[in-house]
Amino acid sequence: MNIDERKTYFSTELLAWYRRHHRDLPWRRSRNPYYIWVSEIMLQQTRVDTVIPYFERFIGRFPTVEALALAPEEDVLKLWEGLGYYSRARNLQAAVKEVHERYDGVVPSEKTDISSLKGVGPYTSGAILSIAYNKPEPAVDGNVMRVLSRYFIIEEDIMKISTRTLMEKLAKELIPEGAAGDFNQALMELGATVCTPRSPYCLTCPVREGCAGREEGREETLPVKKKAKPPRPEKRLVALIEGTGELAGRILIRQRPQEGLLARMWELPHVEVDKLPPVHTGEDVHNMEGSAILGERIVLAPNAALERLEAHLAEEGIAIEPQERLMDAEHTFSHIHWEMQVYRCRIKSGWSGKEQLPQLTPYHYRWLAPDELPQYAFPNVFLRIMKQYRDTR
DNA sequence: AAGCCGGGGAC
DNA sequence: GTCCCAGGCTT
Repeated sequence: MNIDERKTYFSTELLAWYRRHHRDLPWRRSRNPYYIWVSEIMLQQTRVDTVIPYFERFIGRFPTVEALALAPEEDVLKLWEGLGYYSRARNLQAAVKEVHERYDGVVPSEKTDISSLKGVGPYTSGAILSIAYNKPEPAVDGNVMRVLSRYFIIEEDIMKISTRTLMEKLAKELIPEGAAGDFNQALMELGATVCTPRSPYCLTCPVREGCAGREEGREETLPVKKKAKPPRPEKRLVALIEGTGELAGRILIRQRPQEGLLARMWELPHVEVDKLPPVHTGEDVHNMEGSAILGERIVLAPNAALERLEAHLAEEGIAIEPQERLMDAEHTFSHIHWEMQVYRCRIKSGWSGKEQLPQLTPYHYRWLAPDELPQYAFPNVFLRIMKQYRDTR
């Protein structure tokens, strides 16, 4: 098979396969550009099965460009809770506001217009233009690069910008006349369901007769991809502070700064420490250097890390003292690994917690009542910690 | 070009 | 547990 035959075979067979086999997904039931847009932003970061319930809830609450443009940001963030990459939710709303104001609520169909929107890069602009408007633009994501690198044996590192540009040129050539939307979705669907990262299902592949990678037995070793750096470890102490008196049953939470990691999300107060305190459980408390048991109350060894947590909150105007360690938790981001120890903290006498809480330190503190949880967006790791605390106390 | 941004699934 | 999955933005 020469290269032109290989290309024609690929486009024809893949399109036919998709039209027979494609999955029934909520955002495929219409060509509503707003639905396509929302789904593409969600799908950038998460698998289809995870996205479906989020998409349904999101569209249910914000059915139109106008509804999302006019919504409070906290509501948008709350519906995004658990999906990750929260800046994308904010970028999406900012872009939707611009469409509402500058384009009268109509998602632009010109490449230059749509590409200028926040959070819309080369992939997303191509996806919206092809799927919603059937324009012959490539939509090259990781699936597409994997499929093309195997089928045509492209050995360039797919992490490089230049490789993506090359793939876009190729993908655009392959689009069959008048079928951009279906073909681009076919490419991604093949990558997601057949031409999988590991152990691809070549036996059921609609284009395996033309696949150069398969021919040479290289389907498992393509694409070439430089390994990512491992996440750097960070040790963190977390304070679980329960109110007393009027504040009984409430937990002290805070909102993160406007920018950076987990921007504007709510969390339990915590601080990074160089070294975590040693693990001490039950009987070995007696043997811990510098520790003693006075009656029922464990007096902890002087510990620089715990003092750091206390000092951090003292700087915020919050007078607490770490007590016993409740649990450990871990959370891995792309570039950071959090190793966390959660301490129940005692409110120091002289501070009731009813005083004005710090609002701009840059954290914004609040006493959270259990029934208020649905109003605040938390990263999953803190939801897990709070749930376990509620379940075991 | 490299780092910053979460969270889940397969095995 | 250990491996994998990445698009857009900022520097």
